[in-house]
Amino acid sequence: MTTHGFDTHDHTACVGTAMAAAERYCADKGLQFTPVRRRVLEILLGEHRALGAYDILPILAEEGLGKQPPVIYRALDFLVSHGFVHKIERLNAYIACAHPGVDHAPAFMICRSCTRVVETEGRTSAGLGQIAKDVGFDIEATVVEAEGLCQDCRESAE
Amino acid sequence: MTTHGFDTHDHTACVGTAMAAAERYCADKGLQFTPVRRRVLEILLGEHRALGAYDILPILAEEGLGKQPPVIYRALDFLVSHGFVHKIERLNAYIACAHPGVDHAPAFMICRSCTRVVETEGRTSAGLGQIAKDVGFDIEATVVEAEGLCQDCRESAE
DNA sequence: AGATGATGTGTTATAATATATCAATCCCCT
DNA sequence: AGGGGATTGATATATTATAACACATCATCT
Repeated sequence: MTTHGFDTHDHTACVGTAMAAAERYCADKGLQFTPVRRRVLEILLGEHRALGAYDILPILAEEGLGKQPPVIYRALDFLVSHGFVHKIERLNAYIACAHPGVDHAPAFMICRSCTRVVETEGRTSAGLGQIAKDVGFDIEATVVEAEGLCQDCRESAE
Repeated sequence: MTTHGFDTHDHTACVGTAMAAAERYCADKGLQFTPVRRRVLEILLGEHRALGAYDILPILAEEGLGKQPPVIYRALDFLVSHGFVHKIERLNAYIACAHPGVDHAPAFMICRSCTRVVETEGRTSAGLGQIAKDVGFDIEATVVEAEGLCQDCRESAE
């Protein structure tokens, strides 16, 4: 299985594929996919949750990859600016992109109970684009996040 | 004029109307529209920009309404939870609601140059709702924000 | 009036998130 | 080999937000 929803899938493959894609992208563009950047992406791919910068930092510290905040923020900046990682503004946290390489305006569903996050693809906010056009606003970036309960958590809460 | 776009309008009236609406809503619901809460809403209505909590706090301090962070965060919590104010997650800042009293899932356009923020109404992210339904996700709150350049700023940048 | 509970405020302290700055190093290109 | 840009190391600090507890106010019940 390869879906990225609130369900199971072949996770090892999903991590490997995404790492390979990032690797190739960086090689093509002449970007440095350094150990810190690589490891941060790997850590984020290992979860389908958003992690805070300060959740990741101690892992890096253990591995001798840096222990000061700038280390993780610089790596995250790189990964976000190249689309490998998205920031979940609602949570001040970061999550690996589920559709790497594809140009997209992502939207997220965040379960407040199990903290899993699903990235959806496609034009989820076309209406906003139309309004922007009407008022002459030029959209450069969008944040679309929905918070709520996933099916599993809703059922187990009954 | 009474629009809330990137244009001019009768601002005094717009503040007065919104304050009166909040007043009435609180009276109806038996909520305490205390001096701090009232003043914070008034300050936010005075701008069509999002203000940070620490932009507002010194104003309260000058007026003897409290000088510690909890004062402003408590007021903002109240105003946000009753829909008088929205938080702009992208900016960690707060803005007065442009459509008080109306049940809505707001969306915002944030000009990164002049920092003005426009709240749009209507179903800007219906697509997200459909996807949520498909995967059994129950949406409780949404964040929809677009960052970019408003028409004025785009023109003056030429 | 006095007891009680719910709500809001005052205050201290601290947590959580993020950036500025500057020096040192690495990497690629010529 | 040397120059220039990108990356990292390290210190310090800025910014945003909350925990915890004492006190005040007000409505209600008795």
